[in-house]
Amino acid sequence: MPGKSFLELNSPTIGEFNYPSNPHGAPALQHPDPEKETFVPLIEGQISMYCCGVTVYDYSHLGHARCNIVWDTLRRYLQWRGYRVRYVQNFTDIDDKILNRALQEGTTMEVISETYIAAYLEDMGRLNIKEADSYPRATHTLDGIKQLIHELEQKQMAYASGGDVYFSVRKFDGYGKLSGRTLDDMEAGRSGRVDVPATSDGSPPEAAKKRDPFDFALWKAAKPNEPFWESNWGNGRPGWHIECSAMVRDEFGDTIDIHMGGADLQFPHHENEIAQSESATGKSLAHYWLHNGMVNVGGEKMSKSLGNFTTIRQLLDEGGVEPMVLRLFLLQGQYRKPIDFTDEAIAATVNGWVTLQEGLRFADQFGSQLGWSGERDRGREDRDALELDAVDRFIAAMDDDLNTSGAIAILYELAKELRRVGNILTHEGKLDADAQVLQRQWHTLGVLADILGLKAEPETAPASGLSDAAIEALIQQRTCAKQAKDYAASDRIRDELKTQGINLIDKPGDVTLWTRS
RNA sequence: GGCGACAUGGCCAAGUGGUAAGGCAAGGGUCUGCAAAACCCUCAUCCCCCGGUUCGAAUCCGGGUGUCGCCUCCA
Repeated sequence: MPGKSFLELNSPTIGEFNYPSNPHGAPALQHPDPEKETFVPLIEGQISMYCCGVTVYDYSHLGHARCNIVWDTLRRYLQWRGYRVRYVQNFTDIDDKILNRALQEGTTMEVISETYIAAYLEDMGRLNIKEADSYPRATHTLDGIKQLIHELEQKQMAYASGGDVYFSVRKFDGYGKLSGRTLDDMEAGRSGRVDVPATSDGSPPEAAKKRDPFDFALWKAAKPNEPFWESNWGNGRPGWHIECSAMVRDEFGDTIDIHMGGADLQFPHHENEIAQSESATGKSLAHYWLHNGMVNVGGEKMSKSLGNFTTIRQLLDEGGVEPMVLRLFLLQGQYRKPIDFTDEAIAATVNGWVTLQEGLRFADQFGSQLGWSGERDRGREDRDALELDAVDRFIAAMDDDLNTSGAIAILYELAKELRRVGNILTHEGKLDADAQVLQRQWHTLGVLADILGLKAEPETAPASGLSDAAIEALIQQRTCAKQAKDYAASDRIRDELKTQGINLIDKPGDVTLWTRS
């Protein structure tokens, strides 16, 4: 059991994750029918997580945002459950697309990748995604990559051919076990998008160097004027799949607990990782494989190649969408299912976030009035500070294959109650609830929201330049106008204040309350 | 062609054998000079279709239909 955490007291078991696990030859893999399986870490109390990251040649889009938000949330949750988590995510900084972009812009691959790594970290930071414990890069992993390829060659699982090195897919028995396919069932290139373009430099096309169409490149010979690394096979650069195998090994060893990535990586990327790593080590690469569903636009996958993507910064900067709205939107669906990105859905989420945010800010607004400070420094393990019923239901939802949608429903319950009480306080000036219970609800809301990475910024300073005294004076004028039944004048004052973000609330007896929105 | 996933109200989305959470939107009401805010209430006899199992199914089984993903690169 994971260390000392209050959750241990509540719930002796942890999560169920819906995907096939991957111990070598485990029955679950012969029947890839996803069955939920109780999560058990390799080492008690510790969890190793590796997430396939991005190729850094452009700004990240909403699909990347989803992947990062979902796995960041899983990480936060497991940490909160008391596990020590080590989280690693790679940057692919060797790739044709980076190379092309460098060529286009008359610069180097390093400049391009540095630029977009910085942009990536900035974007993800805005979405409140915790930084990984390590961000290995392909260009920093060459030794490990070459070593792995060498071992595969020695084990006769790989062969050199025309300066390239390929993995012999058919020699690996379990190939296809993760995605539930067999080589014989698949027709290579069936998608109809695989052409074998003639190479410009007259070198043989890749297909001609492969012994089997399913074989994939571990090492690619450098073309003229391309950056390269020296190797036993000649100057070249690593293929894509091999970097992850090498990085996992460097960072963690042979086997990790959880390997994550987008559903589009399941085949062939993850399948290839398994083939490489398990051929080399003879051990299972990862015990759990988790794949997040795609972000769709009009029912189609958002992707670079379809050109239907929105970058994170476009949405946040040009679209004026708050980062937490995007986060909430992407967590509203279960992580495995596709989620449709529409203006309407974002608009609905904006309203939803207002509600949650009001709840999270409750203490700023009413805490002192109720005699409790807004500080949230009571320990998270302090059961007395939490609304245990809500916490239990939250845990039950999250344990069930990360049901964030169900978990968010609990946040709404808490936030709506706080908002209701807050509004009554504002409008009626009285309290119809127990102050201590409210404090507990607010504290709980904050703790649970934090697990989902949802964070309310403190309310910004009022936009209005009007001083309280000036506002009071205008209200006084308005009251006089009302008493004189000069409603045109009174409404003018109301409208004017409204444009300054001041809302007036009329009460019986010519009393007018005001709030800054 | 193969493999995989999904189909719940206007939109989003839980629920996986015991009689449909939640959010958004909408409608009605209270209040009000008006308006806004606020508060209260309502909103799927039904879960893509057809069979079957069961005392009982959105939930299990069989068969359809539709949508999407993967079989280049992709989160």
